[in-house]
Formats: sequence, C-alpha cells, structure tokens
Amino acid sequence: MGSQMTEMLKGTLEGIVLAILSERPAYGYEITSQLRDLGFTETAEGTVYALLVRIEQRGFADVERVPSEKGPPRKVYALNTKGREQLAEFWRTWSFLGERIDQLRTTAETAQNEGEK
Amino acid sequence: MGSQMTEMLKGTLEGIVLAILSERPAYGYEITSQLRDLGFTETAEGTVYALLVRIEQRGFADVERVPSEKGPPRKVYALNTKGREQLAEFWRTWSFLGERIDQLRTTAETAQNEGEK
DNA sequence: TTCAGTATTTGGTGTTGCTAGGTACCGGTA
DNA sequence: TACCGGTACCTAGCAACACCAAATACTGAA
Repeated sequence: MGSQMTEMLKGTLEGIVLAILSERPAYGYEITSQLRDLGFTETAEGTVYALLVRIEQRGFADVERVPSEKGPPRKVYALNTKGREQLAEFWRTWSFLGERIDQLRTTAETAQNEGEK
Repeated sequence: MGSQMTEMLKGTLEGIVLAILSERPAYGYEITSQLRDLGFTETAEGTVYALLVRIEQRGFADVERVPSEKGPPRKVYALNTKGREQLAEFWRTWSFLGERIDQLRTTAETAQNEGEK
C-alpha cells in the first residue's frame, strides 16, 4: 500500500503492537515479523524499535534482556497493567472512530446511488 | 476523547471529509459543524481549513467562492473525479486496516480469556 | 458601538511513521 | 582466514498530520 496507509497507521500502530503484546511478551525483531505475517509488509524495522522505546518510556511494558542463541540479546517487552489500560483505551477510541466512519460510508454510498438514478 | 483520537485521526480525517464532500459540495464552516454532529466534537476549526487547503492543492476538489448573507464569502468545495478516486482508495485502505485490527482484537481477547482460566 | 454568529487564514508546536544507515553477534561456506 | 546471510537492536533526520492560538472580516441585533 502507499502513503495512505502510512498516515493511517499513525496512532493505530501503537495499539496494534500493544494488542500483539497482550497475547504474550515479545521482542522487537519478533514483533516486526508478526506484523509482516499480519499483512503490514511495509512496516519498517526502525519504526517498530522506535515505537517500543516509546512504549517502554511511557511505562506500558516491562523490559527484560534475554540472551539469544542466534545473535545479540533480545529485549523482551511484557505488557503491564498500565499498558493494558492503554490498550483498552485504544479499543474504545478505535470502536468510536470505526462506528462513525462506517456510518458515514453507508450514508455516503446511499447518497451516491440516489444521485445515479 | 483525548490524544489517542488526535493521533488516530491522522490520515483518516481526510477520508472523513472526502466522504462528507461526496454527498454534496460544502464549505469549511459547514463541514466543521457536520463533524461536530457526527461526534467529532473536539476537531478544531483550523484543522479543517488546513485540510481543505491540502485537498484543493492535491486537486481532489474544485473550489468556488459563493457570497454569504451572514458573513464573508464561502469557499465551496466540490469533489471531482480525482477526489472520488482518492476516496475509493481511502475506503480500501480503511477496510484493510479494519480487518487486520478486528482480527487482532478477537485473537487477543481469546488469548486473554484463555489466560484467565 | 458593541457583541455574537458566520467564515476563513496563518504561524508555530508535538507526535508520529519512514528512510537510511550503522552496530553487533552467530554459523556456515569458500 | 575471510566473507556473508540471518538475527537483533539503535539512531539522526525527515515529512505529514492534527492541534493551538490568534488574527481578519462581514453581518445583523441589542
């Protein structure tokens, strides 16, 4: 996808990563590949790492260094209480927005069809 | 709502306004109040006007100055072909994102419930 | 003439994801 | 040994976006 997706991910990517972390703790490289599997093939590695720094700084996750057999030590992020609250808030905001937009879509398309008669 | 919504609106507000314009031509002040009616009570006027400038500059809408009885002349924006294409692209991007996120939500909540057993 | 409502504009700010590169550790291969 | 691909993390600088604050301007009513 293109720049639309880039702009739309602003504000949602954080929620997406929080949701991934809510399933189980994970580290950056792992999250990046999970995002690829999810369909976000164009999300850059650097983006994920920067986001994780932010998540840690805001106290949404606890971090633990775990040695890896295949490379440098991993930084494993585990969602904590504050992070779960943030995720819940994300779902609320997402639902609100989704409802309005879906509503707008139906009325807009109806208006469109009326005009085509 | 708070800053979550602010960030989430990035990239979607343009689509929302394009959708509003797809129903019928409108001017900034009018769009602002429509947004309020839609539930976006915290969207600043300045934001809408800046967005409309962008929409015009990218050639998504044709603009016409129309005198008003109650104040300064209105700048009426009418969505054109390019704008409709952009709107269609917005719906595609939105659907894609929505599907992934909803999917993530269900799996995350399921995992959550499993953990609570 | 002051005020509220209508209507648009503009400069500066903070947050965000992306680009593009770098560092570092490991195993296998030439 | 030297090299390379896979793993794993970090960073500086950038562009886009929504928001804030304030200004301008036109109208009719108090």
